[in-house]
Amino acid sequence: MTKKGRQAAACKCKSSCGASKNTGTSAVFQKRKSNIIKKAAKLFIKKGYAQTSMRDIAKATGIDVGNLYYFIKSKEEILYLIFDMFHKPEEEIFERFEINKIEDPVQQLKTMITELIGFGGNFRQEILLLYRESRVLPKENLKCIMARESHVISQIEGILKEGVPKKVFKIEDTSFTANMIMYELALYSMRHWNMTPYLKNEFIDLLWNHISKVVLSRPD
Amino acid sequence: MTKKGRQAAACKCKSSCGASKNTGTSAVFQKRKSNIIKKAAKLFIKKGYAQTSMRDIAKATGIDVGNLYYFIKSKEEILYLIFDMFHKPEEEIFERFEINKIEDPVQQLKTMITELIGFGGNFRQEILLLYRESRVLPKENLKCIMARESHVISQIEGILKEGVPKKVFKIEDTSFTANMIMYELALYSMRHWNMTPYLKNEFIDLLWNHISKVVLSRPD
DNA sequence: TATTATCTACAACGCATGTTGTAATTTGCA
DNA sequence: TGCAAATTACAACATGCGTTGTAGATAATA
Repeated sequence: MTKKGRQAAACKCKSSCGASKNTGTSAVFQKRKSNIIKKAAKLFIKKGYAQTSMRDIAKATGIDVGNLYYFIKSKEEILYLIFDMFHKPEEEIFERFEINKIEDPVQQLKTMITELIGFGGNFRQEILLLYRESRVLPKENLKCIMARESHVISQIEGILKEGVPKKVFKIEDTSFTANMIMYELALYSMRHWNMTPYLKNEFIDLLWNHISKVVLSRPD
Repeated sequence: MTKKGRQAAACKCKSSCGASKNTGTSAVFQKRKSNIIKKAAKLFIKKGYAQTSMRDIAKATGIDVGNLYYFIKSKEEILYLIFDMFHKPEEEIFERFEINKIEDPVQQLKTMITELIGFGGNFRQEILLLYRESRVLPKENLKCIMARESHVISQIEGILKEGVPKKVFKIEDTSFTANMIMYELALYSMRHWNMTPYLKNEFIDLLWNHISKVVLSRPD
């Protein structure tokens, strides 16, 4: 990219569109924009971010190269918006499923994990993309993403911490374990070539079996 | 890169040098070459593969851009050689520590894990690089790397399988568990920003504690 | 010292890249 | 219909890229 300072969408902002005067509220505009994001995601996943050119994206969307900039600010921004698309809803799983209203910490954890995998399974490749390419984002956006990740981890740790005094969990280091669980959740994405024998539900069972051995005070 | 077919080092080959007539056996030649690899590794880790130019590598090594090609065949080859540097020794840990000569499967597993982490800890960033950038390698080299990975996993699974009939391990799906263990070993690299509170030995303890809960038939 | 093999300096090639500017066209609305 | 806003078409820019070729310098060998 030509040096002109980092200009991808800021952390919480809804990514003000690229058009000069366009309010970005038009339905077609949004549709076209999200199409760019989806098509670009496919390409980035398949070929890698650096190996995908704006001209590739233009071809895939049918939008002229130059006009892409009518909808987005930069190539970098596209990447950020891809992450935003699935990473933001992931953060809200805890609230959406009202997990804090479940009284049993074991059920809390199981629900959380099931939903996280269920959700993550729909964005397997995008998660991989996040791991692979997030480094190219400007620091600010990177921070934003890591903050979201940390937020989910702390939610998991919260569940664990609740279960320890209740004697349903037995965990020495809740922070480490929460991190590990979050990390294990990505196994299905990260090592998919070795996970092909398993269907998603099988994987959830295996993973829950795995995790419950680690955290439950009385396994089985 | 200019299209001219994939030309990085083949799977097992010792990467025939770039020089036309040079046998590549000269000590200085090898020294210079491995310096290129090391310096390039640093740059790739810091800036990413695509964001690092041959001119950057030239600057870092003090070798003229054009003359880099006297030592290596292509930019791609450098990446492959970086992976080769640490990935090959990792594969040989099982033999080097004569793990199959240990009779107790629990000690086998513990030794294997300890050594893998101990080794991996020295190449934390390189492992990250492997996860991030291996996709840019030609398929053949990629296969080679995944084969090595699978080899280690199957060694772990071998240990697990030995322990199950001896009733020291209790594992439903040894393949899944072996995969998971291999994956967990990379936690320290992959999520280092969350692992900073832990020293390497602390991490080994935590991880062994974690894994033993999963695999041992009688934890504690 | 003469000759060959190893290494270096330097310039250049050809191409693909992200991005911009602008004029024309279409659309939405009064 | 007429005007303004939204959208498109097209060409161009500037630059950085991986790689090559070659002529000269140095080191090793005899």
